[in-house]
Amino acid sequence: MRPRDDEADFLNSYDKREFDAPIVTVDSILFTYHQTALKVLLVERPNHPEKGKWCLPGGFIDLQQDDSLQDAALRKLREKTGVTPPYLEQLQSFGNAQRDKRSWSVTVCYSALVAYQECAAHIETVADARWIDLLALDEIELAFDHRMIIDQARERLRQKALYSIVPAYALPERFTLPELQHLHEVLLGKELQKKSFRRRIEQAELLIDTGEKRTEGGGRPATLYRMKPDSGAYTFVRNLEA
Amino acid sequence: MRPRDDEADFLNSYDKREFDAPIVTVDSILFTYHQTALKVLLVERPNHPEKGKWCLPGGFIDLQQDDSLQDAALRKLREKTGVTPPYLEQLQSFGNAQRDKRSWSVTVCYSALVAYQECAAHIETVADARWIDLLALDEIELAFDHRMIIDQARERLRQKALYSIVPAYALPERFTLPELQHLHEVLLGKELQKKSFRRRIEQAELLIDTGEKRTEGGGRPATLYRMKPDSGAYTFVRNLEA
DNA sequence: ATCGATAATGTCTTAATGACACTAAGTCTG
DNA sequence: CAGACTTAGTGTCATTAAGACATTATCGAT
Repeated sequence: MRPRDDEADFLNSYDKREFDAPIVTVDSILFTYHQTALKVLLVERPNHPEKGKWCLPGGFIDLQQDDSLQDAALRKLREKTGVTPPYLEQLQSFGNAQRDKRSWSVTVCYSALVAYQECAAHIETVADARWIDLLALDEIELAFDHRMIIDQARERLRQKALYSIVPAYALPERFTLPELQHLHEVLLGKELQKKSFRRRIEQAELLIDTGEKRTEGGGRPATLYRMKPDSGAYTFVRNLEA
Repeated sequence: MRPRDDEADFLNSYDKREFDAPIVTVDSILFTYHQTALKVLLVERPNHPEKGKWCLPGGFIDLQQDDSLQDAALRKLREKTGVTPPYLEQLQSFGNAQRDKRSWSVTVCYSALVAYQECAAHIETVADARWIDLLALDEIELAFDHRMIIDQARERLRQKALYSIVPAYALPERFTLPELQHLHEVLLGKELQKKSFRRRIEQAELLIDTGEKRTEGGGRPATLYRMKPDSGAYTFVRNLEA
């Protein structure tokens, strides 16, 4: 006979449904950059609660399909965009008794970036998903506390624009430096010195010159670059001015 | 008659127990600094699973008592330390199918700092809680994935030592600059320039000179400072060298 | 060929850290 | 009580990276 105090016995008799537990969801804030504007992917809620309002792409974890929180986030993003975004990091979890009328609830949030072109076609086929310009967000009715969550994700991305080139993942694989600089300027809400911006990226050797050029409509053609593999992880020792 | 498609009806008939949901816990990584060493608070598990191993202070959310995730973290920390730590921020959530034998599980982790003296007395009264020197962590059997979580929390704290004085919350209310510098040195694993360290803190005006001095045993007495209210939120524009 | 427009560079200034010598203020000891 | 020792704190110059802004380069349009 095994002793009563055995882990296998314990696990056999364990039923998590005995405990009062919160609802858990995984949501993603997927940003992109298109035509000089920052956009976030939103989905119209088909069901109660908050039916008809817009919310972040996400939902319940599928305990069979999803092996991890990140898997759950990626699965939901793939459903809506058709692709796996090149940048995904956990933002934060939000949980309290009030945010969802159903129950005490927790949402684990991921912040992600993708190129607009990469998923524009697929998104058009998904009836309830849309890119929303961040400047037009005030006019949209958002479900739960998702407006606050988007604000926090945006603020984090703003910080990253100060000390990294993570925002570049919101651009197509090949992009120009003026494009990247403008994206940073939109994120930071201020103009940057062209020279400073280029210098730091050159010194850090984060980009590869593809040799190709692109003319944006009058003017000297700009060099097209692509990111080296782990350029997103690089942090400059000195921030751009806040 | 109200229409069938009504939110109140929906909420009345909603039973979250119909859905297969993960276990959710909240855990905290509480660091302190004492006698030139970094320590983390660990608790010996009294129950299955992983009985007898050491783990982070935390546990299930009490849906009645805890109004938010942070409340849950603070409640558990107060139970073990008797105090509310002066610094608490969410680290990250970890969730997957394997980390807990019982079920798919999620832990929302908070990283916290407290002065050793502030809670040493209370911790001695709690039989199963102990400060563990981070250098002795290899010799301890840790439950679940808590070793990895502690590593991540430590790495985040290391980063903060590069661009903020957040680590100061692991010191008593009044502390000397050499103390703070040594704490940063332990976190960064390298010696720092005394002059550089003092200069940046002076320029940012983060500390208040209490006028008092303390003699550490031979040598000139050091000035005691205390932090200004939001000094933890300040970020230097330039990092210390990595 | 010239103009307008946008990309890219040159160069000086400014700001903050690194390095390290030096001074200050205590304790300890013969 | 003088001098050695120890730790706190300062002076100063070199170095590094960003800010400011003028200048040059390369395209299309006329």
